[in-house]
Amino acid sequence: MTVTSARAPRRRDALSRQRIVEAAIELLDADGESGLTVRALTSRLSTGRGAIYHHVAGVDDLLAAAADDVIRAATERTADGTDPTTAIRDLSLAIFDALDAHPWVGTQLAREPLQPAVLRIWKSIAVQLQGLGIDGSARSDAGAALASYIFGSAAQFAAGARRSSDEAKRQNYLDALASAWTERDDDQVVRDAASHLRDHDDRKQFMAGIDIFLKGIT
Amino acid sequence: MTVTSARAPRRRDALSRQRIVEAAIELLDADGESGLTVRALTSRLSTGRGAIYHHVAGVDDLLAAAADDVIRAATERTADGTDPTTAIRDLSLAIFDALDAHPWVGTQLAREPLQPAVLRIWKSIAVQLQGLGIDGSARSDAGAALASYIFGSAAQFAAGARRSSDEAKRQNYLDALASAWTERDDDQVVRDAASHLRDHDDRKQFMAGIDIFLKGIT
DNA sequence: ACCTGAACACCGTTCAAGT
DNA sequence: ACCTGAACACCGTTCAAGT
Repeated sequence: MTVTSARAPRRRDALSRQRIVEAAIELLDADGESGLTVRALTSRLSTGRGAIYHHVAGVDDLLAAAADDVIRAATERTADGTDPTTAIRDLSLAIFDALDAHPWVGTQLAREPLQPAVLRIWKSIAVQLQGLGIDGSARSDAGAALASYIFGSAAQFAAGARRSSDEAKRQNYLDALASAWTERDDDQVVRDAASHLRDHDDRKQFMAGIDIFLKGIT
Repeated sequence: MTVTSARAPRRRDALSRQRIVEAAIELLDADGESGLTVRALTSRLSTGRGAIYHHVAGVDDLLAAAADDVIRAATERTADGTDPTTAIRDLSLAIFDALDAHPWVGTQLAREPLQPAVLRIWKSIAVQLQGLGIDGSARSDAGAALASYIFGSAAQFAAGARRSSDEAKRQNYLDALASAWTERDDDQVVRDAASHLRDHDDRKQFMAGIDIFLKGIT
């Protein structure tokens, strides 16, 4: 009685770093940060657990690469030839929209300053600041400030965007948040903030911050 | 032959939420985010695994409570009676120093906008903006912008601060980061940014951003 | 060289049993 | 009511064995 091997047949199409990164983005978009597990990934790619370690260093590396993919697409969409102020606003909006579509990127950007996606954003900003004639340490201060503002906003909006699959859910979330705030601290200043929280527009508020910043550097 | 129970004797001094939060802060300060595990915590508190769940909802709740403890201490140190602009600068510095001493807080702040520590910072800022005569949606835009800037900076500096236990280590880290950047992208604008990165001062750069912001809202 | 999948060394959380 | 610690259902990563 011959016994066939229990081992699964070998996959035919080769794995690659890019294929793995794309699968990771699909998992992250579908289920958030917790959706990216080596087990889910290898099952989706029909491969063994250890296989991905031939192409990526580990889960941290994979998350950074996935975020960089998203940010690359966003920064490349910015038009050349416009004036630097408009370019900074366009760039900011492109990043905002990318984060809105992929909320997990917001959390990831705040995690590690060394990562490629962060360098990409820094560089895009620095180029425009150069266009505004800002140089030396003034440029690096302004660039760092704008980048930090974007990263901070990204992280804050990410939590909201995760729940904004539909408008009702988003409103529920904001109402609950506003109520939790006033419940915890019923100061007038908190009530004001909570009431603005209930009906604010993330995108508009984000751009208001960009404009405060632009006014501050000119 | 009588057999004594293998069970450990019951602890005498009662657990409390505050005792657990304090132990968590000690673990986080000593070993960073990865140092806070239920096992490490219950071993330090000489108690059983499940005991902490009588006082905290879980690890996420505990992290948020620990961050709030640190931020409370920082915001309470801000003096009354000074003019709002000085108060915002003092508040920012107090938060910066708290994050520098407890780098894990920077990462935690970026994780969840609903948490107490975030509300605390929002409120401290809003009070001062009110003092500057900024009201309505202008206040909530300015407050959100400043808070986002602080959260973004916090996360960026956290990664550096974790390595800055001594000056040589910090310089090594910055040099490696600057080299990695220019290696990846040898554009002039990146070389400039990398050279400023090598010898920048986190605290000064953070305050430069606060000042850009203050200029932008007045 | 690349892939497979079992094994390893961890996690957070739950819960029956004790005091 | 509070605590204990085993059990459960997961993780990421490594590595001998296969192709």
